Amino acid sequence: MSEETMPKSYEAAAVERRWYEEWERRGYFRGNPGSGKKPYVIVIPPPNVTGMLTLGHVLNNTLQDILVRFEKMRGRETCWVPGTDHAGIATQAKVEQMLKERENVSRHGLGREKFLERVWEWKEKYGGTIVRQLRHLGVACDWERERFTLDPTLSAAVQEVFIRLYRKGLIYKGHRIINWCPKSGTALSDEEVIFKEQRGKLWHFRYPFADGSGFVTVATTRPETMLGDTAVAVNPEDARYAGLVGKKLLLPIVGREIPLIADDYVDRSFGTGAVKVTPAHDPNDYEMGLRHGLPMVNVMEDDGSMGAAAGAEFQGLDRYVCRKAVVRRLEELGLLAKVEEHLHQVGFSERGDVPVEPRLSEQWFVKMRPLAEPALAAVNDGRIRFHPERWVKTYNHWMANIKDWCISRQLWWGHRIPAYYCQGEGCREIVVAKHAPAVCPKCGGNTFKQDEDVLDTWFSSWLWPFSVFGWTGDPATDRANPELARFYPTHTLVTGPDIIFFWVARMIMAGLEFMGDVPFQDVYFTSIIRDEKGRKLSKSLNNSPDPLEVMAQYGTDALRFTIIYIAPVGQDIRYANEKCEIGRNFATKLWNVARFRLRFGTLSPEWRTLAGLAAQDLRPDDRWIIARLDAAVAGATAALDRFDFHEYSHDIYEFVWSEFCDWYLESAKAALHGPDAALQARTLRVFDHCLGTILRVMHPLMPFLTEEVWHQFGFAGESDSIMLAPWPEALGAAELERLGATPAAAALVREKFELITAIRNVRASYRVAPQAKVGVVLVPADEPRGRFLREDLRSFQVLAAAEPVEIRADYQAAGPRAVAVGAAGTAYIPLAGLIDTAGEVEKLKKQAADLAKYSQGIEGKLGNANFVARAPAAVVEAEKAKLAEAESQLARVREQLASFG
RNA sequence: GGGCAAUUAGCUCAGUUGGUUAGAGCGCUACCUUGACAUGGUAGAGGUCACAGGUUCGAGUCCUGUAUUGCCCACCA
Repeated sequence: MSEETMPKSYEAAAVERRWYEEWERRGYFRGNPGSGKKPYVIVIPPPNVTGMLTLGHVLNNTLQDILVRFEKMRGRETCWVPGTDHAGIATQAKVEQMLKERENVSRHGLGREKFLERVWEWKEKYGGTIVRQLRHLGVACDWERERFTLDPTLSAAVQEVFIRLYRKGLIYKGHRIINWCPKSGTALSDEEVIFKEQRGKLWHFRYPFADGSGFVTVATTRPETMLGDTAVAVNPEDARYAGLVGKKLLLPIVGREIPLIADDYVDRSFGTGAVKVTPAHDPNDYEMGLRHGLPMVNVMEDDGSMGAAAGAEFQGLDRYVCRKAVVRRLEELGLLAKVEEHLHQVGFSERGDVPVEPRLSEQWFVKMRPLAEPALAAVNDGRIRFHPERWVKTYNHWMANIKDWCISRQLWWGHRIPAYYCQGEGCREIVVAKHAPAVCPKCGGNTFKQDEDVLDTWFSSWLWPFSVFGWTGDPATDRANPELARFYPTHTLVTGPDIIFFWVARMIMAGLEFMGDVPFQDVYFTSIIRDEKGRKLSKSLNNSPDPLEVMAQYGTDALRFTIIYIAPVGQDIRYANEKCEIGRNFATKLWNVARFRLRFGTLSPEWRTLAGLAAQDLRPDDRWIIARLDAAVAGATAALDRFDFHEYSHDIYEFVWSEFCDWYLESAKAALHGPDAALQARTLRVFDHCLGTILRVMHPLMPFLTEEVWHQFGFAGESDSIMLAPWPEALGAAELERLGATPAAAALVREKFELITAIRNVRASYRVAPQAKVGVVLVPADEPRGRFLREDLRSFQVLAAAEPVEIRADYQAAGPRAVAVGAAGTAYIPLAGLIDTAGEVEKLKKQAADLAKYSQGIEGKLGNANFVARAPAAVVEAEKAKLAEAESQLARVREQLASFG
């Protein structure tokens, strides 16, 4: 391809599809446990199988892809395991809704088996959406290892873990107050409850004493639960109720006699100081119920409607309808004392988005404390590192206060609990095993019924880092499994901080418990993406862009680059589609570097290294870009090593645009357009070396564009790929010295560029047309700078559009002229007939004032005996050097002022 | 009620263990379609680093407090 056939801007769509298929076809994504190379492994946070790609996924997976591609180029055996999560509630709800809409059947109408068949059908048909979408993002996932949490091997792992924990006494079945979601009809874990502030009411009711001696007034936010009250409690030290404790009250409407009890839990200062006690519907009341041996009356059904225990009058009513009815009845009875507005936190079901009902229920639990302790240690002794580190505190706090985990769900879609109940007459034996036993060990019966419930989805997710590699729990089998041996522990986990409790903490526990080792070494917590106004992205606000549309509009690499580039360090991201212009423009910029390069023929054969080139072969600007390139490579590598993706993207952007394109490429034109073929060849070699390095350093971030350009130039043979190219290494001080690319040499070039900018400023202020050449007389600041400026005068001429340029140490200015004074020297621009002498004087005066102020500041510092005595010598020396430089420049500015008279 | 963040240019954000005259992108101003790129170039304007104290030779950076905003956790009915 030539410059003529290369379009002016990068056309992403075709390139992306072609390269992704090619990479996958060539097996570049495959992780081979037998390669002998040091592995680098990531397991994807499995998205819900029902999911669609969101910007959150884009960020999360781009980060993982950067790490995998980076480590692959560094020679590691990379393996990134993708997959999806069966997402119990979400998936079941989705299919139920579909069946309702299309066929008007409920899951109960179909029956368990038929319903599950339909869910699987649905999963096969639509479940692959997010996986297909992820490919568009260019991710280097090993698709041959794609896993699903309900795959047979993963399900076997779940069973194995359940059985083991049960035998160890860490899983038990018990009656507890749990969070009930009336919408999905299942228990939830504490983590699945989201508290939202709600404007509610606080009702004050009078409960009469059974002996007719007056009332106790109680306050409640949930009147409907009074139907299940079995006591009223006051604080034992509350003088208002002294002597009344132990008396009986008559529960209104219901007519049940309930005791007035004393319990420390009650806060005297809240409400009336008397609390109605409903042990079956409130966790605190439940505790009190246990302490005082109270009956527990459950007045609600699974769907949140009132049950038989609520009484005939209310049975069948929805809980909120019942609330109104109860209030009305109490009002009629003259027992409603007061109604207050009340702001309080109400727990909502994460998935169902309805208020959860705390409810007494028999469920399966995991005893977490014993699992938490080693997991807490692993993070605090540094075996696992969090980035940013501050999340350790959040983790520690949760782990220190961990509660038992309710793992049973009253759903059908999921891993069915491997517990079997003996159906023998009067026998209550429970057998936890992979299969029902032939004979009951207790009664000898042979009929068993499996538990109807399934497990929390996270009960499979927490095993993900080893279940994906085929863990069985059988030591011999697992030892013989090379994947488990080579790929566990994994290395980096990239996920959102919102699932520290759901997932990260539990994976650490499971890894330590079942593998005897941490599941990963580093955890990188991503930012949360918000819209421009800082609002969370959500369907209801309609502020959630479709990444596929964005990719189609701007290009995948543009989206990838942009989202990393704009992500602040450890903070939320404010995203808007238009920001993708940053990435698109950058892609175009790089594309046009390639077009420029194509004007000068094919790739230099020796582009890979600078070996054989010596300092004297190179122009000063070559030496400068080599030094800058080296710093950029070192910076990018270090940034990725510490997961500083922000710095990585900004370093590359800055280097490519502001240094390589703005200065070096323009400077190279001076050599490339000239008649000296040897000079041209040397310059192209440096140029190609830079380009080849830039492409490789950028590849993890912009895989498609870099691969395309890599091939257009023949950086790789026909069958090769930038994915297999080695990550560039910094040259090191000795090699830089040899090439003359030292900091001192680079500083001289920078000074030159600064002087050129000053000259351009003069040109702009006098409205000199960009193409117009102006003559310049250059008086170097000193002899060494004079020699340096003479070294490559052509570059100066081209960059400043100055011709002729005379370098004269002895020049005495006279007559009207514009002046630019810089560290490198003083530039005189005659500009006959245009000069505004007053303006020049004004400009110089301002410059003199600035320099004087600057010098004074430094002099003040150096005049301070404490500074000289206490500051490090290097700092003092640097200040002295700065002062000398400023004073020399100031002297030259004053000289100019004087000569202007 | 606890905890964690944040507060730097009009906007969104950088700013390594305290040490150049505090930077970038977008936006803004002027000029420019010059043979890589107008998805561009050149030059420029724009900030008492939230506030008040303190430590230090030296503070955007460390400490204390205050204010504002956001998030997480928490059994006050």
